[in-house]
Amino acid sequence: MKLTESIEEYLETMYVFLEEGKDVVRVKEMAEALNITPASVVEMFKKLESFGLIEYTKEGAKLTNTGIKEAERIVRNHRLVEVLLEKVLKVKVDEEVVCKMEHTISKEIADAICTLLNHPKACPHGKPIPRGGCCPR
Amino acid sequence: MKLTESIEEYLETMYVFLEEGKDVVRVKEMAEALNITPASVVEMFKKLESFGLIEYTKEGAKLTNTGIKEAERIVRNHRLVEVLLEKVLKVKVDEEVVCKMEHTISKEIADAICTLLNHPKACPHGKPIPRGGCCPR
DNA sequence: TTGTTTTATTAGGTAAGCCTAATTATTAGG
DNA sequence: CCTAATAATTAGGCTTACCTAATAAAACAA
Repeated sequence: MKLTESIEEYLETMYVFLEEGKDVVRVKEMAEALNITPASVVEMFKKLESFGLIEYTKEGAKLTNTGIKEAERIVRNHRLVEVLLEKVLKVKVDEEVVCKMEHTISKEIADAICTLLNHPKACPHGKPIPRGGCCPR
Repeated sequence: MKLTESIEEYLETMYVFLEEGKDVVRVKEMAEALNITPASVVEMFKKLESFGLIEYTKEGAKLTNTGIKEAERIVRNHRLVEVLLEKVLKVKVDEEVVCKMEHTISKEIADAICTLLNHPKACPHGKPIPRGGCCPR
Protein backbone atom coordinates (compact mmCIF):
# COMPACT_ATOMS: atom_id res chain seq x y z
CA MET A 1 0.00 0.00 0.00
CA LYS A 2 1.60 3.28 -1.08
CA LEU A 3 0.28 6.19 0.97
CA THR A 4 0.39 9.84 0.02
CA GLU A 5 2.09 12.39 2.18
CA SER A 6 -1.26 13.83 3.07
CA ILE A 7 -2.65 10.50 4.18
CA GLU A 8 0.44 9.91 6.26
CA GLU A 9 -0.05 13.27 7.95
CA TYR A 10 -3.54 12.28 8.98
CA LEU A 11 -2.36 8.95 10.36
CA GLU A 12 0.46 10.55 12.28
CA THR A 13 -1.88 13.10 13.81
CA MET A 14 -4.33 10.39 14.77
CA TYR A 15 -1.51 8.48 16.41
CA VAL A 16 -0.44 11.43 18.50
CA PHE A 17 -4.03 11.87 19.65
CA LEU A 18 -4.00 8.18 20.56
CA GLU A 19 -0.82 8.58 22.60
CA GLU A 20 -2.61 11.29 24.54
CA GLY A 21 -5.42 8.90 25.33
CA LYS A 22 -7.83 10.01 22.64
CA ASP A 23 -8.59 7.06 20.41
CA VAL A 24 -11.56 8.59 18.61
CA VAL A 25 -10.96 11.89 16.84
CA ARG A 26 -13.74 14.18 15.71
CA VAL A 27 -13.77 16.02 12.41
CA LYS A 28 -13.42 19.37 14.09
CA GLU A 29 -10.44 18.34 16.22
CA MET A 30 -8.67 16.98 13.19
CA ALA A 31 -9.37 20.13 11.21
CA GLU A 32 -7.86 22.21 13.98
CA ALA A 33 -4.86 19.96 14.38
CA LEU A 34 -4.09 20.06 10.66
CA ASN A 35 -5.15 23.63 10.17
CA ILE A 36 -7.57 22.86 7.39
CA THR A 37 -11.36 23.02 7.04
CA PRO A 38 -13.76 20.39 8.36
CA ALA A 39 -14.95 19.81 4.82
CA SER A 40 -11.51 18.63 3.80
CA VAL A 41 -11.31 16.35 6.80
CA VAL A 42 -14.62 14.67 5.99
CA GLU A 43 -13.42 14.04 2.49
CA MET A 44 -10.18 12.49 3.70
CA PHE A 45 -11.80 10.48 6.49
CA LYS A 46 -13.92 8.79 3.85
CA LYS A 47 -10.84 7.94 1.89
CA LEU A 48 -8.96 6.65 4.91
CA GLU A 49 -11.93 4.50 5.79
CA SER A 50 -12.13 3.11 2.27
CA PHE A 51 -8.46 2.19 2.60
CA GLY A 52 -9.09 0.40 5.87
CA LEU A 53 -6.88 2.78 7.81
CA ILE A 54 -9.58 4.15 10.13
CA GLU A 55 -13.06 3.33 11.29
CA TYR A 56 -15.30 6.29 10.74
CA THR A 57 -18.47 6.60 12.78
CA LYS A 58 -20.59 9.52 13.94
CA GLU A 59 -18.35 9.71 17.01
CA GLY A 60 -15.35 10.35 14.80
CA ALA A 61 -12.40 8.46 13.37
CA LYS A 62 -10.39 5.70 15.00
CA LEU A 63 -7.24 4.06 13.69
CA THR A 64 -7.56 0.42 12.70
CA ASN A 65 -4.71 -1.97 13.39
CA THR A 66 -3.43 -1.37 9.89
CA GLY A 67 -3.69 2.35 10.46
CA ILE A 68 -1.76 2.10 13.68
CA LYS A 69 1.00 0.12 12.02
CA GLU A 70 1.41 2.73 9.29
CA ALA A 71 1.22 5.56 11.79
CA GLU A 72 3.92 3.99 13.93
CA ARG A 73 6.23 3.87 10.97
CA ILE A 74 5.72 7.56 10.29
CA VAL A 75 6.01 8.64 13.90
CA ARG A 76 9.13 6.54 14.19
CA ASN A 77 10.57 8.24 11.13
CA HIS A 78 9.66 11.62 12.52
CA ARG A 79 11.31 11.12 15.87
CA LEU A 80 14.37 9.38 14.50
CA VAL A 81 14.94 12.27 12.14
CA GLU A 82 14.66 14.64 15.06
CA VAL A 83 17.36 12.75 16.91
CA LEU A 84 19.53 12.61 13.81
CA LEU A 85 19.31 16.35 13.38
CA GLU A 86 20.05 17.01 16.99
CA LYS A 87 22.67 14.42 17.79
CA VAL A 88 24.50 13.87 14.54
CA LEU A 89 24.03 17.04 12.54
CA LYS A 90 23.74 19.27 15.57
CA VAL A 91 21.25 21.63 14.06
CA LYS A 92 18.20 23.11 15.69
CA VAL A 93 15.32 20.74 15.03
CA ASP A 94 13.16 22.38 12.40
CA GLU A 95 9.72 20.77 12.58
CA GLU A 96 8.85 21.96 9.12
CA VAL A 97 11.73 19.99 7.64
CA VAL A 98 11.20 16.99 9.89
CA CYS A 99 7.56 16.80 8.83
CA LYS A 100 8.70 16.55 5.24
CA MET A 101 11.50 14.10 5.81
CA GLU A 102 9.34 11.68 7.76
CA HIS A 103 7.54 10.87 4.51
CA THR A 104 10.61 10.45 2.38
CA ILE A 105 12.93 8.14 4.26
CA SER A 106 12.72 4.40 3.74
CA LYS A 107 12.47 1.75 6.42
CA GLU A 108 16.08 0.91 5.68
CA ILE A 109 17.21 4.45 6.36
CA ALA A 110 15.13 4.69 9.51
CA ASP A 111 16.76 1.52 10.80
CA ALA A 112 20.19 2.84 9.86
CA ILE A 113 19.58 6.04 11.83
CA CYS A 114 18.20 4.02 14.71
CA THR A 115 21.21 1.73 14.80
CA LEU A 116 23.70 4.57 14.44
CA LEU A 117 22.11 6.28 17.43
CA ASN A 118 21.91 3.07 19.41
CA HIS A 119 18.18 2.61 19.24
CA PRO A 120 17.13 5.69 21.13
CA LYS A 121 14.05 5.37 23.29
CA ALA A 122 12.81 8.92 22.90
CA CYS A 123 12.91 11.95 20.66
CA PRO A 124 14.32 15.30 21.81
CA HIS A 125 10.88 16.18 23.18
CA GLY A 126 10.85 13.07 25.29
CA LYS A 127 8.24 11.22 23.29
CA PRO A 128 8.77 7.49 22.76
CA ILE A 129 10.17 6.27 19.45
CA PRO A 130 8.27 3.24 18.18
CA ARG A 131 10.57 0.22 17.89
CA GLY A 132 11.66 -0.98 14.47
CA GLY A 133 12.95 -4.20 13.00
CA CYS A 134 16.49 -3.19 13.95
CA CYS A 135 15.76 -2.75 17.63
CA PRO A 136 16.84 -5.31 20.23
CA ARG A 137 13.88 -6.78 22.00
CA MET B 1 10.78 32.43 -3.99
CA LYS B 2 9.31 29.09 -2.90
CA LEU B 3 9.65 26.47 -5.61
CA THR B 4 7.60 23.32 -5.94
CA GLU B 5 9.21 19.93 -5.97
CA SER B 6 8.37 19.58 -9.61
CA ILE B 7 9.97 22.87 -10.55
CA GLU B 8 13.07 21.88 -8.63
CA GLU B 9 13.22 18.62 -10.57
CA TYR B 10 13.23 20.53 -13.83
CA LEU B 11 15.98 22.84 -12.63
CA GLU B 12 18.09 19.97 -11.39
CA THR B 13 17.74 18.15 -14.68
CA MET B 14 18.66 21.27 -16.62
CA TYR B 15 21.71 21.67 -14.44
CA VAL B 16 22.90 18.13 -15.10
CA PHE B 17 22.51 18.76 -18.83
CA LEU B 18 24.57 21.89 -18.34
CA GLU B 19 27.31 19.96 -16.56
CA GLU B 20 27.46 17.72 -19.60
CA GLY B 21 27.98 20.74 -21.81
CA LYS B 22 24.42 21.15 -23.01
CA ASP B 23 23.22 24.57 -21.99
CA VAL B 24 20.10 24.63 -24.15
CA VAL B 25 17.65 21.80 -23.64
CA ARG B 26 14.91 20.92 -26.07
CA VAL B 27 11.39 19.96 -25.10
CA LYS B 28 11.85 16.44 -26.30
CA GLU B 29 15.08 15.86 -24.41
CA MET B 30 13.52 17.13 -21.23
CA ALA B 31 10.48 14.95 -21.71
CA GLU B 32 12.71 11.92 -22.08
CA ALA B 33 14.87 12.84 -19.12
CA LEU B 34 11.86 13.25 -16.85
CA ASN B 35 9.84 10.47 -18.40
CA ILE B 36 6.86 12.64 -19.11
CA THR B 37 5.18 13.90 -22.30
CA PRO B 38 6.39 16.85 -24.36
CA ALA B 39 3.07 18.58 -23.72
CA SER B 40 3.79 18.65 -20.01
CA VAL B 41 7.24 20.02 -20.61
CA VAL B 42 5.97 22.87 -22.75
CA GLU B 43 3.55 23.80 -20.02
CA MET B 44 6.25 23.80 -17.36
CA PHE B 45 8.81 25.61 -19.53
CA LYS B 46 6.33 28.46 -19.82
CA LYS B 47 5.97 28.57 -16.08
CA LEU B 48 9.72 28.44 -15.47
CA GLU B 49 10.17 31.25 -17.93
CA SER B 50 7.51 33.35 -16.25
CA PHE B 51 9.39 32.82 -12.99
CA GLY B 52 12.63 33.98 -14.55
CA LEU B 53 14.29 30.62 -14.04
CA ILE B 54 14.89 29.83 -17.69
CA GLU B 55 14.97 31.54 -21.03
CA TYR B 56 12.71 29.73 -23.43
CA THR B 57 13.28 30.13 -27.14
CA LYS B 58 12.57 27.99 -30.18
CA GLU B 59 15.95 26.37 -29.63
CA GLY B 60 14.87 25.20 -26.21
CA ALA B 61 15.29 26.17 -22.58
CA LYS B 62 18.33 27.64 -20.90
CA LEU B 63 18.85 28.30 -17.20
CA THR B 64 19.13 31.95 -16.20
CA ASN B 65 21.54 32.97 -13.47
CA THR B 66 18.72 32.74 -10.96
CA GLY B 67 17.86 29.30 -12.30
CA ILE B 68 21.44 28.15 -11.98
CA LYS B 69 21.62 29.34 -8.40
CA GLU B 70 18.50 27.43 -7.45
CA ALA B 71 19.64 24.38 -9.37
CA GLU B 72 22.99 24.38 -7.60
CA ARG B 73 21.27 24.33 -4.26
CA ILE B 74 19.23 21.30 -5.25
CA VAL B 75 22.11 19.43 -6.83
CA ARG B 76 24.17 20.18 -3.77
CA ASN B 77 21.43 18.78 -1.56
CA HIS B 78 21.15 15.72 -3.73
CA ARG B 79 24.82 14.87 -3.67
CA LEU B 80 25.30 15.67 0.00
CA VAL B 81 22.44 13.37 0.89
CA GLU B 82 24.07 10.66 -1.18
CA VAL B 83 27.28 11.03 0.78
CA LEU B 84 25.40 11.10 4.07
CA LEU B 85 23.64 7.86 3.22
CA GLU B 86 26.82 6.19 2.12
CA LYS B 87 29.34 7.45 4.64
CA VAL B 88 27.34 8.05 7.78
CA LEU B 89 24.34 5.78 7.55
CA LYS B 90 26.10 3.16 5.46
CA VAL B 91 23.08 2.22 3.42
CA LYS B 92 22.91 1.56 -0.26
CA VAL B 93 22.17 4.88 -1.97
CA ASP B 94 18.56 4.73 -3.06
CA GLU B 95 18.07 7.36 -5.76
CA GLU B 96 14.33 7.35 -5.27
CA VAL B 97 14.74 8.46 -1.66
CA VAL B 98 17.55 10.88 -2.46
CA CYS B 99 15.42 12.56 -5.11
CA LYS B 100 12.78 13.18 -2.48
CA MET B 101 15.12 14.32 0.26
CA GLU B 102 16.88 16.85 -1.93
CA HIS B 103 13.70 18.91 -1.88
CA THR B 104 13.08 18.70 1.83
CA ILE B 105 16.32 19.58 3.52
CA SER B 106 17.10 23.17 4.41
CA LYS B 107 20.26 25.08 3.63
CA GLU B 108 21.20 24.76 7.28
CA ILE B 109 20.93 20.99 7.16
CA ALA B 110 22.86 20.79 3.91
CA ASP B 111 25.66 22.82 5.47
CA ALA B 112 25.59 20.62 8.58
CA ILE B 113 25.98 17.50 6.46
CA CYS B 114 28.69 19.17 4.45
CA THR B 115 30.61 20.18 7.55
CA LEU B 116 30.19 16.80 9.22
CA LEU B 117 31.64 15.14 6.14
CA ASN B 118 34.40 17.68 5.83
CA HIS B 119 33.11 19.47 2.77
CA PRO B 120 33.33 16.59 0.33
CA LYS B 121 34.25 17.49 -3.23
CA ALA B 122 32.22 14.78 -4.93
CA CYS B 123 29.26 12.48 -4.55
CA PRO B 124 29.58 8.69 -4.61
CA HIS B 125 29.25 8.79 -8.39
CA GLY B 126 32.17 11.17 -8.64
CA LYS B 127 30.17 14.20 -9.60
CA PRO B 128 31.17 17.53 -8.07
CA ILE B 129 29.21 18.88 -5.12
CA PRO B 130 28.50 22.59 -5.53
CA ARG B 131 30.10 24.60 -2.72
CA GLY B 132 27.92 26.07 0.00
CA GLY B 133 28.22 28.86 2.52
CA CYS B 134 29.95 26.49 4.93
CA CYS B 135 32.74 25.55 2.57
CA PRO B 136 36.28 26.90 2.97
CA ARG B 137 37.38 28.86 -0.02
C1' DT C 1 9.51 22.72 -54.06
C1' DT C 2 6.79 19.30 -52.28
C1' DG C 3 6.02 15.71 -49.28
C1' DT C 4 7.41 13.13 -45.07
C1' DT C 5 8.92 12.86 -40.60
C1' DT C 6 9.89 14.82 -36.37
C1' DT C 7 9.12 18.22 -32.90
C1' DA C 8 6.36 21.63 -30.59
C1' DT C 9 2.15 23.44 -29.23
C1' DT C 10 -2.77 23.80 -28.12
C1' DA C 11 -7.10 22.14 -26.29
C1' DG C 12 -9.39 19.71 -23.21
C1' DG C 13 -9.32 16.20 -19.37
C1' DT C 14 -7.93 13.79 -14.81
C1' DA C 15 -6.71 13.07 -9.78
C1' DA C 16 -5.36 14.94 -5.22
C1' DG C 17 -6.29 17.74 -1.75
C1' DC C 18 -7.56 21.76 -0.54
C1' DC C 19 -11.35 25.69 -0.42
C1' DT C 20 -16.17 28.34 0.32
C1' DA C 21 -20.92 28.41 0.88
C1' DA C 22 -25.05 26.10 1.63
C1' DT C 23 -27.42 22.50 3.97
C1' DT C 24 -28.39 18.98 7.38
C1' DA C 25 -27.66 16.87 11.99
C1' DT C 26 -26.77 16.94 16.53
C1' DT C 27 -26.36 18.88 21.06
C1' DA C 28 -27.56 21.83 24.75
C1' DG C 29 -30.31 25.45 27.12
C1' DG C 30 -34.56 27.23 28.67
C1' DC D 1 -40.15 20.13 23.54
C1' DC D 2 -38.39 23.79 20.91
C1' DT D 3 -34.84 26.88 19.65
C1' DA D 4 -30.16 28.35 19.17
C1' DA D 5 -25.66 27.07 18.63
C1' DT D 6 -22.26 23.88 17.10
C1' DA D 7 -20.70 20.18 14.17
C1' DA D 8 -20.85 17.49 10.03
C1' DT D 9 -21.78 16.99 5.40
C1' DT D 10 -22.66 18.06 0.50
C1' DA D 11 -22.01 20.57 -3.73
C1' DG D 12 -19.31 22.87 -6.58
C1' DG D 13 -14.58 25.24 -7.43
C1' DC D 14 -9.58 25.90 -7.72
C1' DT D 15 -4.57 24.65 -8.46
C1' DT D 16 -0.76 21.68 -9.70
C1' DA D 17 1.12 18.76 -12.73
C1' DC D 18 0.22 15.33 -15.27
C1' DC D 19 -2.26 13.08 -19.60
C1' DT D 20 -4.16 12.21 -24.77
C1' DA D 21 -5.34 13.65 -29.18
C1' DA D 22 -5.28 17.02 -32.59
C1' DT D 23 -2.91 20.53 -34.96
C1' DA D 24 0.92 23.43 -36.38
C1' DA D 25 5.57 24.27 -37.33
C1' DA D 26 10.12 22.99 -38.57
C1' DA D 27 13.61 19.99 -40.59
C1' DC D 28 14.92 17.18 -44.06
C1' DA D 29 14.92 14.29 -48.35
C1' DA D 30 13.79 13.58 -53.06
